[in-house]
Amino acid sequence: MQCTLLRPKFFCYSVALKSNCLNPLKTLISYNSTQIKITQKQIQRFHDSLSSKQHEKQPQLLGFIDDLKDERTLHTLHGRVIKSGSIVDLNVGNYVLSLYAKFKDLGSAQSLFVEMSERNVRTWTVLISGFARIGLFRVGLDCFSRMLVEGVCPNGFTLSSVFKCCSSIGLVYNGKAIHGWILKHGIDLDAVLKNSIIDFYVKSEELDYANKLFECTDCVDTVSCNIANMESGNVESSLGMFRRLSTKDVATWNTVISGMMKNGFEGTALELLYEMVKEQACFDEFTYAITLALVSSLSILGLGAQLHARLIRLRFYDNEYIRTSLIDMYSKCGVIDKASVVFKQMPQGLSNKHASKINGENLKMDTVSWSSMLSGYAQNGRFGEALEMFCHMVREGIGVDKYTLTTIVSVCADYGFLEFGEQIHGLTHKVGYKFDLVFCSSLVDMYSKCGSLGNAQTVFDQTVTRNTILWTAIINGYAFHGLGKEAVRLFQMMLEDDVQPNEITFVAVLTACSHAGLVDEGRNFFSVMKEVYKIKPGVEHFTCMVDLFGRAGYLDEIKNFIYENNLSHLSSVWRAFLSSCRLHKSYDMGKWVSEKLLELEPLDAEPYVLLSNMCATSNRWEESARVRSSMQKKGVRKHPGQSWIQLNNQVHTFVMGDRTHPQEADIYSYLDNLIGRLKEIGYCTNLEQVTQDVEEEQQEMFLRSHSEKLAVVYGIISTTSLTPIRVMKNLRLCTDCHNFLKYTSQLLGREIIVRDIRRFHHFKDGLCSCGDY
DNA sequence: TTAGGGTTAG
Repeated sequence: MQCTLLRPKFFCYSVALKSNCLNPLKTLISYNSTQIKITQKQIQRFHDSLSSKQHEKQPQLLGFIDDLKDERTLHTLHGRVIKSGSIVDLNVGNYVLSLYAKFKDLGSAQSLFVEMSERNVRTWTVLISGFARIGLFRVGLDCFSRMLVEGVCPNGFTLSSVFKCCSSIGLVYNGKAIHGWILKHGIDLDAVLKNSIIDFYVKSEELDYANKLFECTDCVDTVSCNIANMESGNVESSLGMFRRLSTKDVATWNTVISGMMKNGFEGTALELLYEMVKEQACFDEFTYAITLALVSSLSILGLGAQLHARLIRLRFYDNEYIRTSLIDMYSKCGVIDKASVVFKQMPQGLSNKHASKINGENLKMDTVSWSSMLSGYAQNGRFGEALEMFCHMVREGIGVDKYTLTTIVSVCADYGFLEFGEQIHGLTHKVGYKFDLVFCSSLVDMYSKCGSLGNAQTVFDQTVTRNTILWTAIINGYAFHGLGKEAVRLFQMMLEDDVQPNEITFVAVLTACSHAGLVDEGRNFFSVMKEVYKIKPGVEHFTCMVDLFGRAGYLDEIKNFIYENNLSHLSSVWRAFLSSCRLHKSYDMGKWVSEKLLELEPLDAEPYVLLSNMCATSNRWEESARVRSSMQKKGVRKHPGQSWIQLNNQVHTFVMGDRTHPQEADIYSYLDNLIGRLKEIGYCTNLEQVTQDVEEEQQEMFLRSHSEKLAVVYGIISTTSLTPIRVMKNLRLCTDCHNFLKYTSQLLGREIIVRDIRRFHHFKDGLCSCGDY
């Protein structure tokens, strides 16, 4: 093994090789790359090697765990080592403590802190900065006070964290006092500490102090750190500092551009990039990676493709970050096939350094690039490929991590794959991953979109810290299930919990109100959103409001609402209006609305279909036919209705009149028999749904073979009577099918759950959760 | 100091 070929991080590796520790390390490394459960025996071997080796090598060995990014191994080792009394050494204790802090596991860090017999300034500092990192600023400051009480003198690292705590919770006075204390004791201000103090003054809006400190420095570090930590409010001052620098190296440019982008100032970031080109500053691989990220967030495919061509000519094309950024850029610009080409060109296995170096062959592939490609497929609606990639990653031992899991769970949510989603949830438990907030949000969303609101609530309850997204996911779940009052109650609980709602939360709340007929509440939330939270209503909010008024039958109010708010250019608003006209059988208004809609979207099938259905409902067959033929002449095609059901890890899809299923004969004969029995208990066909002017008998034929009926019947004949039947549909459920399902649930005593494009319908004992609203 | 993949609506 030649050390010169290894990157700096692998220095530890060479040390370990020299100290004859290859076996336990190899075990850990292969554990990390294959995600295989580590055995007690292996831990024992690692532990033995820890205690038998020379004392001074311990921190370096533990450094491996740092490199492995593996919390569970760390816990196991910590437990074992503590038990055997090996960690008595202050340095090793501090090291493990810093790893816990890095993994944001402050609970474990605190218990270790208590266990330690000896503590120094570093011990305290690690704990304080750990609390600051997870946002527990007050706790961090309490620690700082205790440290002073115990007579431990802070150093630059400690004070940096303390300033961060002060600025984050607005303790201007305390921060100033600490600055005074530093000056009084003549403590040397290094670049990092100076930056922290400047940052503190900037965030505390004490710009004079900040500038005064800044004037006596020309340290690039200070400015860059400050820019990297900037928040939206500080963009101006950060930019100002950047401009006043006499020399700007490429790292500084990169930091400021990436900082701008991360804070949502993409335009400024792009301008700075062009400025960089004008000043003939040389791009490095970081600059290219940042530029690609910018291109994807702005969706500038042309620029992305130019960069791609340029990167091929440069040595940077071998860089794994660059390749992954390219995959992401193409995926986000919607050119998934190009992304796939870049992915396939990747030297598979090379990017997983551990495996390739240890085994001397390229067996393992890279989790990040695979996850990136997987997410590309998911974003572009190619769920088949996404699922296939995920299974491949698990089967072939390419590690999956929280990113992969979150992505695949969101795929399950979108397509209603409950079984698969449950399996992933189980797998995650089994492997012992620590659930993070993002993953939990996607689980909540998955369960609620797959009809399992109870499980969504359980995951939500088990999550201790909750942010806006998690709350929004659960509120949206209740809204989707038609439980408007509960959704509103949750929203109020969220506010009591001091979590700020965002624009998406309000979409969820307004949807809840509209589905539950809570018109006054909806109107109130709409104005609270504008006036209290200063959120400018977007298309979604306006559409929700129109839907809210429309379902409740306030059709004239909608007209005023559209003109008052200047919404006549928004087709989604007219579309919601049209649905309401149809719901309330308001033919004349509907005709007028569909004309408006057709002006905006001449190629959209929906206004034609709705209008023609409306004509049919009021027996205007000729006009209905005219609308249909004009639609055909213009080449507008109706989006075909589809329903699907997942059974035994397979998805069965049906369209109207489908005869392609292998069990079609069984399905149709059961359906005929079922309809006969349903008619005996009062079900009668609702012919209003049929749009063709045909004989009554034929009309029944059309209704009989609607895709949702076929999917539900297939579910009935394929499962036991205790299993709820879960069917998904890509359009809205029609009135006749709705009726059919109510009677079926009553006759067979079965629970049927249908997810249509708008919401869930739970059929039980002859009733539906939507209350026929 | 600086670079890659994930969550809530539609």
